[in-house]
Amino acid sequence: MRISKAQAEKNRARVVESASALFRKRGFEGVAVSDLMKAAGFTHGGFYNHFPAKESLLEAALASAWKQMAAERARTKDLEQLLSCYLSLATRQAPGKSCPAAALAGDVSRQPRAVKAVFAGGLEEMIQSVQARLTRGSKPARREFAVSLVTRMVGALLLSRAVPDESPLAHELLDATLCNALREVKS
Amino acid sequence: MRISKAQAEKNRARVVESASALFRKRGFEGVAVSDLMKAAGFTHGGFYNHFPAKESLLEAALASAWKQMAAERARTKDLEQLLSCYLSLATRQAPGKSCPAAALAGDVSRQPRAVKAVFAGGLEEMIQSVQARLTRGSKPARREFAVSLVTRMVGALLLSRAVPDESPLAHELLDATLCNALREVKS
DNA sequence: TGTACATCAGTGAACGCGCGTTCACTGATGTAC
DNA sequence: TGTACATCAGTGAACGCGCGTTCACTGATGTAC
Repeated sequence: MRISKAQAEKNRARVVESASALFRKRGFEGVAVSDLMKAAGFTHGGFYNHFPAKESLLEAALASAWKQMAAERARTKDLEQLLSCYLSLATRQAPGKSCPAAALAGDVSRQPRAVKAVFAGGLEEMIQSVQARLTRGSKPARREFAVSLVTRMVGALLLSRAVPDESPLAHELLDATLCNALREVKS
Repeated sequence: MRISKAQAEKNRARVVESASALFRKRGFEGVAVSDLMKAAGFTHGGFYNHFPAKESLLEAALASAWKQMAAERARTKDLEQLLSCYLSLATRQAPGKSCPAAALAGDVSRQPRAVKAVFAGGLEEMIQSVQARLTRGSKPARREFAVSLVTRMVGALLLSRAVPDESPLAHELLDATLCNALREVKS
């Protein structure tokens, strides 16, 4: 049963969106093509009408995840609030809804250049949006500080997730990074 | 052909050591059991004489990688040197020989508790060894700062690897994080 | 110390399974006249 | 506007492949006497 072009485009978008959550939650190799299609409400056979390969969906899903994050960031003007939200236990426990950098950087580092390029685009935007919230210092100093804030945020979230849930480190990595960052932001 | 107990133990250690490099380079799911055994000079069938499952080798390999890193750190007393070595292009290009946190945190976050516990042990040691190199501030302040330094280091290395080789971000993530960290260490 | 036998590290074929991808098919949509 | 036909999104069976794991086998090592 053929579907209208507009509907097909909506269906594709639904696959991309649910994939963006699944990939972040379970990793690139942790989700099968049939899982990805099932999550969007389809059977696996139609996958290749939309994407030439699984890797292409990763590119689209990454871009979608970054776009979603950018939209959320736009709603948070305050840098302190942005930091404490990013470095929270709630974020730690919801990888499917949070930063693609923390969830997928390891996978992406072993993917082809095309995937890395999409990743870099989203990361650059994240850096710029942090930089835009800095008030003190010269422009290059703000840029450097923004990069350093982003590397901390991603590192802390990622490491917190790689440590057992009940480990004191799981909290400390987030808390200590947040306190240190806030202090540096204010000084 | 049976082998002496001492030789068998050496063989096991060889598997663990080569696995610790392969896992860091290609990820947990990126290396097959037969690859792991071949890299150590064996055929795959004997694997289960040493390990009950592939995941068990990951635990042993992680522990081995952390031990190797700790030994290298012990040779670098100077914190500034440690930071600039960690946050270098050379390290970025040699994941198989460098920090297991940057190489495997994403994979570990999707592994069972036992693997995460080994990861946490090595990470805790890394934090303490950074803390031991800090001279200023109260003990809790030094701990907090050490944690914040480690999250930056791991985040910067990881993100640098997830971005295309020729991307300016690949350098900037390392450089900006290093400069910012050095400035904070000295102040 | 020598002998007979159980043990077990390593081999390589084989297993079942799930994966990414392909394909013939369906039938509503899009299009040419 | 109506009709005839090509298109193609979605279905589900099927494909080949590589994976983690198992197994029967080999023969030197370890051990009991």
